[in-house]
Amino acid sequence: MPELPEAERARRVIEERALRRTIAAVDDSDTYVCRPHAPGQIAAALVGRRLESAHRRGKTLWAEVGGPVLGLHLGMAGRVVVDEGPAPHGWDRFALEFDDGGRLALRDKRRLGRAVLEPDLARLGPDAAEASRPDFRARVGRGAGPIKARLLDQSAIAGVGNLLADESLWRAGIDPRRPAGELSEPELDGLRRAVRAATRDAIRKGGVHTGALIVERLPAGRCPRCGAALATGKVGGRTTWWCPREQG
DNA sequence: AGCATTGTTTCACA
DNA sequence: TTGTGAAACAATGC
Repeated sequence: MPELPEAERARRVIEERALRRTIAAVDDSDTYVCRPHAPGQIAAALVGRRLESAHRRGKTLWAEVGGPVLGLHLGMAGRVVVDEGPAPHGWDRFALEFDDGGRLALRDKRRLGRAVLEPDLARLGPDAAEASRPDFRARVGRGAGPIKARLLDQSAIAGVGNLLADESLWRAGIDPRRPAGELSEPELDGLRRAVRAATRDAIRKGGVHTGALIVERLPAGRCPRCGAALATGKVGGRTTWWCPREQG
């Protein structure tokens, strides 16, 4: 369920366990996940190089290797594993093998993750957990679309996915259907605070599915604060849960 | 069987 | 120009 918190945990795994190791071989044979690269193309760019640093903005990860930049995206179901044996069913869609015998893999049942050279970061807004207050107001608090759709727009701010959006709006007490441009500055500041807190909590607890609202949703969820029956519907094209009493 | 799903991209359309 | 909704992508789970 990768959103910003899962991506950050993946970044830390790379940082803590894979840096300064030399790439001896690369499996880039899955041309769907490694799109648009031909088999062997990523390998040719990386073999012999050393992982130097691991970075993240929103849900996009990248690693410096002293040459071309290696970009990784977890997609809908991906995660990064280090020094684990190959997954069954070919779920390791991309892998680095180190000269010390270890390996780093993008493990992804659904194949919607990506491994690319020179990832395009230009289309991403500032990281959702780091956007300044003025930045957040200007980028998120505009437009006629629902505020939830705005939060999910990675070019506005990067990193918020479907579950983190619901959790943040619930914490801030804001109806996900309200037009983004109609939120007041105090509401936007409160939403920014909620996004940061929800993100921080999710990183610490292990992922977005640990959110207070998220764990209560199914089967007939009630608001963790007031006990009202949660409302559900489609907002911004995505299944959405909110408290009809507190999120006005 | 049919529906859902954590993400992204593209498209037709208003 | 903005925004929306749906479809596509792949694979799994209920």
